[in-house]
Amino acid sequence: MQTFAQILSQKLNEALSKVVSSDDLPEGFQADIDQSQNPQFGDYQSNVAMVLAKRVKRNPRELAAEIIEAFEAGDICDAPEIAGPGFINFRLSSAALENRLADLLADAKKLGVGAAEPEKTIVIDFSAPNVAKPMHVGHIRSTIIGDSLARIAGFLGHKVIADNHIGDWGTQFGMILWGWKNILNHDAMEEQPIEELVRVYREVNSKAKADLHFRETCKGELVKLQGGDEENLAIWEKCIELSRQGLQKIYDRLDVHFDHWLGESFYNDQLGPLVEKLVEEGIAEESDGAICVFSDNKAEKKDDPFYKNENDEWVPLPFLIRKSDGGFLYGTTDLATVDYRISEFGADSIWYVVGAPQQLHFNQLFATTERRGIETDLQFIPFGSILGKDRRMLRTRDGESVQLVDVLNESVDRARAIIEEKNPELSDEEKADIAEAIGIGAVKYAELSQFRMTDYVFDWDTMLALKGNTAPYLLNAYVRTRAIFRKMGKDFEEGGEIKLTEQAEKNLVLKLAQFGEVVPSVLSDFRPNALAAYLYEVATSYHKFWEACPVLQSEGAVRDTRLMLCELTGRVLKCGLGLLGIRTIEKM
RNA sequence: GCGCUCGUAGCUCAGCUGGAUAGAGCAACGGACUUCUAAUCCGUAGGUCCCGCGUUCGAAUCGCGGCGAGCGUGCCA
Repeated sequence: MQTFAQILSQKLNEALSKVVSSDDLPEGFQADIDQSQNPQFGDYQSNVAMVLAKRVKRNPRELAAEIIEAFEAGDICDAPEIAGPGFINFRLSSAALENRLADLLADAKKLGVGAAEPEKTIVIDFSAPNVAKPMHVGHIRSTIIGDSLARIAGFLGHKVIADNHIGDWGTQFGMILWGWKNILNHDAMEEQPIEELVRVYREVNSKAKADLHFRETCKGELVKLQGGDEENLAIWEKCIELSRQGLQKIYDRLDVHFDHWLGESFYNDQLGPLVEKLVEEGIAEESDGAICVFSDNKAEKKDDPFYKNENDEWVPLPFLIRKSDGGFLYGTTDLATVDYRISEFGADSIWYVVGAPQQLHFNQLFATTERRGIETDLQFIPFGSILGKDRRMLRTRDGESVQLVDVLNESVDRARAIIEEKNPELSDEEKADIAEAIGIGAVKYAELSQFRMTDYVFDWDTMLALKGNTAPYLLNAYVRTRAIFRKMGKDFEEGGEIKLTEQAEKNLVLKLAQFGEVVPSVLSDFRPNALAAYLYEVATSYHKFWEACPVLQSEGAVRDTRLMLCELTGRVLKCGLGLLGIRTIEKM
């Protein structure tokens, strides 16, 4: 199904070709159609006349008049109007909206969202927590944004592979191994393994911060692990297993799913050969005992990730792939990971949903990959930081930061309190289920409704707000669509006559029809917040419709049509919220 | 020093590829509930889009130069 924007654009380009010869147009020129911001300017608008006026040496309004003259609207819209300096405004006809309502109801699965062309295999790397450390609020962004992008890409027909590249081989294991051997409480371990692991990590970490000599002791444990020491390997494996169980609980609660958990350790045996190969190929070289990738000097210095400027002088900034002590770095692992994802998964694209501070790392990684002759599309999808009260970054290493589980629990508790107040007659079971959906949904929506690059200070009330532009608002709109059918005593049935009479109805149909325009646009710049903003507008349009248009008291075609609007709104909200990873509920 | 990101209403933030009079939510004030669940709707008030210059018919958006904040800048990830 073509979107309104696509149909109008096609017709506009046909009209344009009759008015302006293709020789006068820039190569591959396409007239664009935009959704109008203000209803007084119609539903869609084009600025093509203003864009082209100068080039064809014409007055924009005159050019617009000729384009309109040649425009064959069919029954999709009324005659376009010229406004302002040369805008062409299109107002959809009631017939077009009525037909679209029927078409969208018939398209129950995709709701007017077309498949992406071409279909690609996309590996999405997100969440990637460190093993044996608690997931804190900082992990929420990668996890929730990545999951939403995975859902959206999948909905658009791409083959999506979600890979949790967990940190299961880092330096933290030196501390954990020492802690396991020296301060582990085995009884506590039996009862609450994750909590005990976290306690041990925190205690050793704070000891290591203060004591340089002790850090060396821990490093010794790490070296033994990396050397294949059996006792340490066994402990390491146990830690990973326990951590995975703990992480899985949170992912289940968040309804986040991975196809693979290929952590750093998975690539261990590939790192040595990879480094040697890079040296052979002349891409990497030895420097101060370490193996590094330096610039190939093909780019300008200021755009070259292998240079930095110090006191007005450009000095090499290498990408380290082997330390002078022989150890490997996360850059090495990332290079190996790219290889694996291409050879084993057939990745056309790899998306990395990782915090903005790692910009340089990915610039170097991508540049190195390109120099190896790999043409796969690599996308760094950065996000801003969650800051502490002091406006400083919440550090991964800071064992004191707020844990993700606590955020979820608090959110669910707050939702529960409001349910108790507003709907005490619900059963305990219903209350618990609704509170869970609202609480988790609120956390996700808070994250997804703002631009990913925005930094913000962690604040319980901001993140867990339940009024205004929040998950409960959208869920309430959905619940209201369901309440109608519950009251009526039966589900929606196909058929019936369509007749749009009120402006609120037309506004709602138009908004619903734009689902197919919004969803694909999210991936153009990886902005799930564009979908969130759209869904908020759908909910607002529906709430306005709800106020203005009684459904069950109306009759005939008007009633049929309104029931269709309720049904379609419900479907779009459920599907759209689903793409954000937010579950809908029938009552609240 | 240099690089990246950000700077929009009292507060929290939208505003992607340049479009018409810059929008939401919260907070404030004034209205609408024996309801198809008011977790809603309607209205009022609130702006030097950090500053300056430039490109353009048109700039919050693009370019250059400042100012301010955060992050990054060779052996952690």
